[in-house]
Amino acid sequence: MHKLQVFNSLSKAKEDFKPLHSDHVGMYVCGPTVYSDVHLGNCRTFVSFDVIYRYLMHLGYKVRYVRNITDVGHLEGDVDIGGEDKIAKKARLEQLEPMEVVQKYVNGFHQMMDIFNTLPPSIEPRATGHIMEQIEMIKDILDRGLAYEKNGSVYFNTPKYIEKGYNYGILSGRVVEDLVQESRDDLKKQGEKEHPSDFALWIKAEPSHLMRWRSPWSIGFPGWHLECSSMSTKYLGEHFDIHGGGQDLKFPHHENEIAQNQGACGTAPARYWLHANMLLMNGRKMAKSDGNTITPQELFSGNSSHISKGYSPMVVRFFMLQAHYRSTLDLTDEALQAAEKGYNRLMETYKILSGLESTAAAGTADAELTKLIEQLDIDMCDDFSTPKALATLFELSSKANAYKGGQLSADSISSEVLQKLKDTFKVFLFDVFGLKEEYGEGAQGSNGLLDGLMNLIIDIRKSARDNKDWTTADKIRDTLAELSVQLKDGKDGTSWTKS
RNA sequence: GGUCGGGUGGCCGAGCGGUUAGGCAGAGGUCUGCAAAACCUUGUACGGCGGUUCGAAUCCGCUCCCGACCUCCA
Repeated sequence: MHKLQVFNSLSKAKEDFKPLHSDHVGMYVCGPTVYSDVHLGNCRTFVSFDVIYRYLMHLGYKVRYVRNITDVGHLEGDVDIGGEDKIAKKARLEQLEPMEVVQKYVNGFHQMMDIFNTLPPSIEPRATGHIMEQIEMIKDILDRGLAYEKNGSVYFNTPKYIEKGYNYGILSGRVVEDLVQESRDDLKKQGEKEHPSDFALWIKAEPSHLMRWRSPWSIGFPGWHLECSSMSTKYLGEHFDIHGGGQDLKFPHHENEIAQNQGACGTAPARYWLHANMLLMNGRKMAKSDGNTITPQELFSGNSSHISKGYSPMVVRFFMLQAHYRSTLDLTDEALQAAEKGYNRLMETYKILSGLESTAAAGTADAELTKLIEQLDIDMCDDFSTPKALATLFELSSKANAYKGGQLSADSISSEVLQKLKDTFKVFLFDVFGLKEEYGEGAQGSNGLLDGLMNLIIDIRKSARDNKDWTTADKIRDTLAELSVQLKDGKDGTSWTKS
């Protein structure tokens, strides 16, 4: 097996991946704050980590994948400027219980994750289910003198943290002095905080605040960042292997998480920090404010001015895999169309492959094919380079097609290598990349009725064609086309796909 | 303003000192009743200006442009 290398945001370099406990891997990924529908960019991050999760398992690791749900504490703006809890705000606006808001968007999130065919995490803990743990962690931080209480709220003391020799900014490269000198007005409003870079661990609730818990300091709620520190510690230990999330969480979220863990446990939480990059649209950040945005639903239905047609979830997933997770990815209509064709082509090859046979004991192309097959793991071991692995898969695809088409002779591939090729396609396409068949013959979820009907129609058309009754044959073809069913006439008969 | 990251052919996207990335589109061809599909072959590139080097898309400097973060964000 090849050596897996991962890009560690802490060192800004690729490092050999060595898990703490031989074949077990602990991975924590920051999940969504459930106050609105999942953002498409969110989906990209979770798809990226889904592939990482899948590939780690493919390498034989037993992975405990923890991805949280943040359902309290995430404020709009800062505490000092009267930031309101995102969930509480939504609850107020929609006149719902906060937990109704949470449930609604958790359901939607799970549905979307399912649509994108991501595997569920091993544990999906919620912040509100871990208030006790968070309170305990605040106590530990206070005990170590790294936090202070002010009017019922508790703040992390960053100057003290630095004074004690810790490196605040270790992940983000942020320097506290620079933070102080920020020209931005918001940051100058210190409010209760003793220092602008301090952040809330516990926030005293206003009387009107709906989400509240009893604590030694006040009736209130935990600060954002804290839930991840305490839940990762609870389920993965004080020190674990991988921590992931979106690039934009580096600061302040992850930086503060590290400070909290160091402050409470005296150790850094994760050894490898992995960050997924942003999804752009037409070269710019997706933002509702200027209309440069698209929801997953709109993307699937085509109901958006940014795209010419709908793209299926697997096409979108494939599109995401064509870029490295650490690069920004630009969503454009053209790029999606290209992805759709590429995805279809790979799926087509998979089908073709399953029908190929070989009786040769040794083939002239065996060595080349074996090398390409091995290349897939080399690609993926290079910081989960799905674009490279996909390119290699396309090269294998060409070989398989050439073998079928006769450009590669019958004795070019041995039965053993052909079998290996079939297995490889299956494993990478479905297990590692997490793609699946969506429409057409043999797609998951088809009940056999559709396939049966289509076979009947194709059979009738074949008779017509055999009798040179082109009128009937073309009528069948054209009518189906209007229903978005495309017939594909090949040497070995006719197949179909729904687009 | 500060801190990072990036600018690759018509489009997307790998590459990180010398060797074809790959996909889509384009061109040519095979197949086909016609068409579509499929398959095969194939051209075009490294923002600009300097420098280091036998050799740079890859390293260094300057410059222009874009993006992210600094404030809720995946």
